[in-house]
Amino acid sequence: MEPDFNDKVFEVVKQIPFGRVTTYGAIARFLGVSKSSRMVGWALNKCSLRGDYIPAHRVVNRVGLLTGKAAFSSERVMEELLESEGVRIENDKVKGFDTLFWDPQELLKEFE
DNA sequence: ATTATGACCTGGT
DNA sequence: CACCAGGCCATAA
Repeated sequence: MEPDFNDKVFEVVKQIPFGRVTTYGAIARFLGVSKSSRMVGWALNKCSLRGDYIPAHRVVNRVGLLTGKAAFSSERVMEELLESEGVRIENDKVKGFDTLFWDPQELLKEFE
């Protein structure tokens, strides 16, 4: 399996700062496939098959909803991981999501 | 090839 | 942000 979109997603996800979160759409846009935001989620779904550790719990949908919790070992794992990073979860949604949101575009600022 | 489904997004209400 | 309708694209049957 050669490097592809899938790997780029993991690269970005691994760059997400501690205690911050991002969205599938943001990653999709960053990779230039804003129309294929669903594929980002699909890639993360296969993250378990990858050797590297992927903090997929830091990736939520556009409203901060933990839509991917079901794909984890246990649905509580995602919440606990986020809570352990200082992210409050309320009704399966990230509290203060607009503040914790981290856009992949921030990576490009390092090169300015 | 066609239909259905999904860790989604946008836009309108 | 709550709810609804339409759209995008890869995978599975």
